[in-house]
Amino acid sequence: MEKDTSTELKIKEAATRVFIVKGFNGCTSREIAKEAGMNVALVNYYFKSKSHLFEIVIASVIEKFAESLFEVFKSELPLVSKIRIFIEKEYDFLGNHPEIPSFLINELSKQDAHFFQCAGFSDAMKDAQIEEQVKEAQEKGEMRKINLVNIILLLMSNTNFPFIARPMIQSIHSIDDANYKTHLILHKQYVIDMLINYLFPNSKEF
Amino acid sequence: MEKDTSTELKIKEAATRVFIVKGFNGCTSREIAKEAGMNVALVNYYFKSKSHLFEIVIASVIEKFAESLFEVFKSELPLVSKIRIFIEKEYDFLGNHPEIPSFLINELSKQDAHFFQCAGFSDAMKDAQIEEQVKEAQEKGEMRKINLVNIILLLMSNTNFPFIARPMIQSIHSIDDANYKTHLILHKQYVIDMLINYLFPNSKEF
DNA sequence: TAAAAAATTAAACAAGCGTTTAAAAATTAA
DNA sequence: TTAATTTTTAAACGCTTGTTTAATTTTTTA
Repeated sequence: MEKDTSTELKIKEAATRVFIVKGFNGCTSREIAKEAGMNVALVNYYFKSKSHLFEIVIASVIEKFAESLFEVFKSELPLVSKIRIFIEKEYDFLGNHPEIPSFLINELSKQDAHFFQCAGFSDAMKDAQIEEQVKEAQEKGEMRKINLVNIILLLMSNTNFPFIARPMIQSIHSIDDANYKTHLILHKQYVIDMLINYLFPNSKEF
Repeated sequence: MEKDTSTELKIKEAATRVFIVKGFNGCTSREIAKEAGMNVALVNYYFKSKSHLFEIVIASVIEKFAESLFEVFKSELPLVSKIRIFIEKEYDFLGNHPEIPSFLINELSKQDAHFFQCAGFSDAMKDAQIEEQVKEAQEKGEMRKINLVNIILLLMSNTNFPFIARPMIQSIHSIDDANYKTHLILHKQYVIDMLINYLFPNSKEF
């Protein structure tokens, strides 16, 4: 009986680290094993193949990412405050895990990736009842009447892109890591102001 | 003497197509040769290695992308109009080349990618004198006083992300290609309104 | 303690990789 | 036309890949 799962867990954690940074095609089974301090054969002993291990890793990353995304919507605050806090929390989360959005977007763009149904995302959104909250705020006239897809796009564009495109933007403007972080701190407030002003035209929040 | 470069060109074009969709690690030399209808050895006959071919391809993609980005800023319109037209042109360009931003961001994120200095970008920006135009508009009090880096981030976030994250967003909301395109058309106008209203608080453009 | 089961290892596997070779074919030069 | 040069080809190169094997060590069971 497998009571000691420490080896299995170490491999999964090592694989998560390596996959997120290098992608599925950018790393090898041996690299994952080495990162975990284990023998190569153990990767396929606990997870039957590299692909299978990858499916497990990406599912758990999606879950973690979605959970962080929509957690704040479960609270009892007014929607306008939730969105402000959402943006703040996203910048915090992405500051600590800046590679996750690129990783997910990359791997979900692969032709053969339609298996990962992003179930974690849809579930988290339904769980947080975001659609209902938006509809209510729009009917009350508090919120601009645009589709939920466009709202999510506005939120994710302005929170995720600055982390996704960081290497490119730094290269374009020839600025170093510290300098970019300074811009990011300012950017968070710009995004909050701009989005709340656009989504809640009559709001007195600021 | 190499007068007939049709083989060389076919290989470069095929490589561009394959690299953009699959990335450097996601494809093989044989795949590129097959796409071009050529023998594998010809890839290394005209371009000395897969890596070298890739460097040539990515440099020309950067140039094409940057050119499209900053073209409008060379005209004689007021800045607020340029930014509206920039967003419109970006949505057009990305509608035709939706894979380019993901490709560039991906490959420029690789650890060993610091060689591609994104020279094309910096040159195109200097050529268009964007920094000077922004400074002038800000001193006149027409434009909100925020750093150029943040302005570029706002523009690129809201134009590029909807194309970069398309597979993920479609998966989250369970919507098909046609449906997503409808949202994109609406989104373009939302983004124009939101950004111009934020960047030019006193503008009468709309 | 002794047998059974599980975990770990080193080694090998066929397949695919980027790249090179050396010969054949096509083109150019004279 | 004939020789020199360039282009194209099929085949092979060593190496790395994901995966499997069979033996060994460790742990569990009874």
